[in-house]
Amino acid sequence: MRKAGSHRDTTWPNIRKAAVELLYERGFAGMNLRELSNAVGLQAGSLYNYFPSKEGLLFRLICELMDDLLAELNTAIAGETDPASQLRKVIEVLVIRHSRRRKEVYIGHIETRSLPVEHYKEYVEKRDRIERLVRGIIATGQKAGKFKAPDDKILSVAIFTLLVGIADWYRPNGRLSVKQLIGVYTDMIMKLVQLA
Amino acid sequence: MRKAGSHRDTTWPNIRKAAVELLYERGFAGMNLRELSNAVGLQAGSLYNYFPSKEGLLFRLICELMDDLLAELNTAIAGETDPASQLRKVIEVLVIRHSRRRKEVYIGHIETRSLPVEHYKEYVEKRDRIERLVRGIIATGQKAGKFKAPDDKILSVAIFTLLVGIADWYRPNGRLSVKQLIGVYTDMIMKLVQLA
Amino acid sequence: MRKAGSHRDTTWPNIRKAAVELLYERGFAGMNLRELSNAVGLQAGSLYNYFPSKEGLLFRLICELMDDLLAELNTAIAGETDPASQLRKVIEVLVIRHSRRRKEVYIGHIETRSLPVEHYKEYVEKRDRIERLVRGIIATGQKAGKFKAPDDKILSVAIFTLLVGIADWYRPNGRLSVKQLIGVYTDMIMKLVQLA
Amino acid sequence: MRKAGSHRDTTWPNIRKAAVELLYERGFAGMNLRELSNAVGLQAGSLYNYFPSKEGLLFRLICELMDDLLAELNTAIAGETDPASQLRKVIEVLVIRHSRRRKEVYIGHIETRSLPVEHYKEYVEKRDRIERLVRGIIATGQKAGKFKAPDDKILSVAIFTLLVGIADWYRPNGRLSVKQLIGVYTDMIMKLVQLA
DNA sequence: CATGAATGAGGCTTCATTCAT
DNA sequence: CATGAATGAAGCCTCATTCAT
Repeated sequence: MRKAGSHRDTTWPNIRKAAVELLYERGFAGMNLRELSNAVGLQAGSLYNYFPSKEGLLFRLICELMDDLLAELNTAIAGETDPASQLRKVIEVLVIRHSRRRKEVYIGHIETRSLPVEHYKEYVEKRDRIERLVRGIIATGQKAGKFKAPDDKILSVAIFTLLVGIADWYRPNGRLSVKQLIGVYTDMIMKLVQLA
Repeated sequence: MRKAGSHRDTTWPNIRKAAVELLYERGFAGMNLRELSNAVGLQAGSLYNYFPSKEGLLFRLICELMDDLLAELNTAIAGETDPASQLRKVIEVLVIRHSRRRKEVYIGHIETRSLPVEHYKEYVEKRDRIERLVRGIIATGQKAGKFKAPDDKILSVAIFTLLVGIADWYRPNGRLSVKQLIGVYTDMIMKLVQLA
Repeated sequence: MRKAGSHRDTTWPNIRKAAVELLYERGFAGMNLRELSNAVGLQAGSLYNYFPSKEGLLFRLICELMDDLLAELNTAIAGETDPASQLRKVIEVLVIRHSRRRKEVYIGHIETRSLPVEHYKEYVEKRDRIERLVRGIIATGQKAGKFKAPDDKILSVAIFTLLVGIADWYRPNGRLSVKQLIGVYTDMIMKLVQLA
Repeated sequence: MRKAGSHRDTTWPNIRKAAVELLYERGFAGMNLRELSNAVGLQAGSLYNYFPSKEGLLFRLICELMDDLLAELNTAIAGETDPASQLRKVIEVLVIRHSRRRKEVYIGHIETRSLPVEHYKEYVEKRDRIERLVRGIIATGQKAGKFKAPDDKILSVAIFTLLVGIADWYRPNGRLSVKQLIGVYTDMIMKLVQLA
């Protein structure tokens, strides 16, 4: 018997959503496909119509997240030439992303270790492309004398740490709106790069 | 056949060390006790002379870490009365801890979710006691007009995030000594609390 | 590779049969699921498609036995109104059951202690319902002056003991047919209740 | 460190007692030596100063029980020549034994299957010696026209069943004293052998 | 596409037993 | 005699994955 409405168009997004939830709560090794299948209303075996393996599911999720992020960052800074404005745009994109898709970000941050070598390498490439983009902005800013960072490597790490940290504690419906969050984090980071 | 020289005094520290390594690399659900026992040169079952269950091992590790931290913080600020000096001391303690015992900190940060309810509650109590201590210092500083934080809750969260983040990327034998690290992080955080 | 023809309809009865055999021979704690799975031609893990746990298997077996018995007893005495005829019917049902399904009866008698509290309670309820039924018949007979038991509680216990005892020593293909057995036991018990 | 008072004279009886309790409650396969050692205040390993193996413990217990029984029976019927008086004596001995040492009797009845072949054979020999003794009395009585049993084999089985059954339900401090029990059972069995 | 029964590997844990101290 | 740490085997159970239907 086929469940009504269980077409690919509906099912995959359901799986995706439930998978993010489970991966976030239990981690990759700690989650299991039976629970996932229950959440979606399928039998465990049926999931294999949607991904090739448990690990393949994780990889797909992580890739999508990274690709989206790179695309968004590129779009965001496309119109800006000034490093400071670019940095502000970057902060904005990252704050939005880390609050809106916090669970995926968290997964991408931690479960990366669960990827087998080949897939891990692919991931690292994507991540490095993003880091290079941000470091580039900071470096440019420093050369132009617009930023005065104490230690530029630690600085960029700190910025990421700070932003990734949002995923740790942010709760939608919390005290602060995303807009306010952007404000606060922009202030903090701008202070860190000693602009102002 | 019993291994010569495998006394309790030697064995538990060995287990502890190997466990931290494995937990850090694979996560709680992803590690397995056979690997741990191999690393220590025991049969898997023998581990149960040292902890009551896999989860019990995790809990013990996390508890020790939190208890140590609280003790160190208390000792550190004991001699200081000024909030700013206290904050500096706190930063020092945390930087040292997050670099020296980074893997444990990382485990304590992430694998907390693997604790069953009762143990999780105990952990949260310990964690809250520490957070209250730090928030107290910041609050006192603000009342005394010594700190001017943008949003005091986010501020304390950000400080923790920043410091916990060290565990993410710090490598012993890296470019910076712990002393230098302390300097850099003290600067960053003091900037955040706007104590010129 | 999946075994041909191993459908649920075939597999569960096979498991049931083999389980009764093993439980009878080795006891609950003494049996093990690997042996069971071998007897059925499955992998050990596959058994869990048919019961939730080793103990769950035991419980299921015991429940089925008790439920069947109660049903049979009720059917048997349905047509009778006289306590003596009812008692005869009860003896007949019990003799048949204790000889035909002697191993299950034995298991139900002994391995009851292996049930965890909750399940044990459920079992006791079922057992009590049956005992009450038989005691009721005896009590009615005594009130009507048809039975003269020495001590009515011990009497009903003795009747059960006697009948349950069949499971201890009866062997199909033995010297006596089930019909003869019924005769012998009816005589003995009728003598016990002093119904010349 | 040696516990005060833990001399062989005290310790073995303690072990014996605790072992009977555990074997009765959990069965041979279901009990474990750690629990036994806890009950006695020893470490598990130390038990091996008192018996050669878990199974050896069981065997020893069962043997003692059977040997005692045979001795008691022989003593009891020694003075009697009449089959009826002998049967009465036997009943008395068995009722006493099955009520006073009911747990041991129960163990001897059930856990016999846990003995490896050689030991099992030894046990069967002892058991048969006892059964022969009782059957002998009945047979003599029948030949002398004093008993009229329906089927002499079933009869002797039934007598044992009945008596062994005491171990199932008898509780010291129960409604009936041992003396009363003897009376009731003597009546029942005498009725079965149709004497009087 | 979905199901449900199966595999096979492996994980946690228990436990009788040994033995140096 | 007792201890405590160790072995090694085995037991229950879970789980990703496959595949006939």
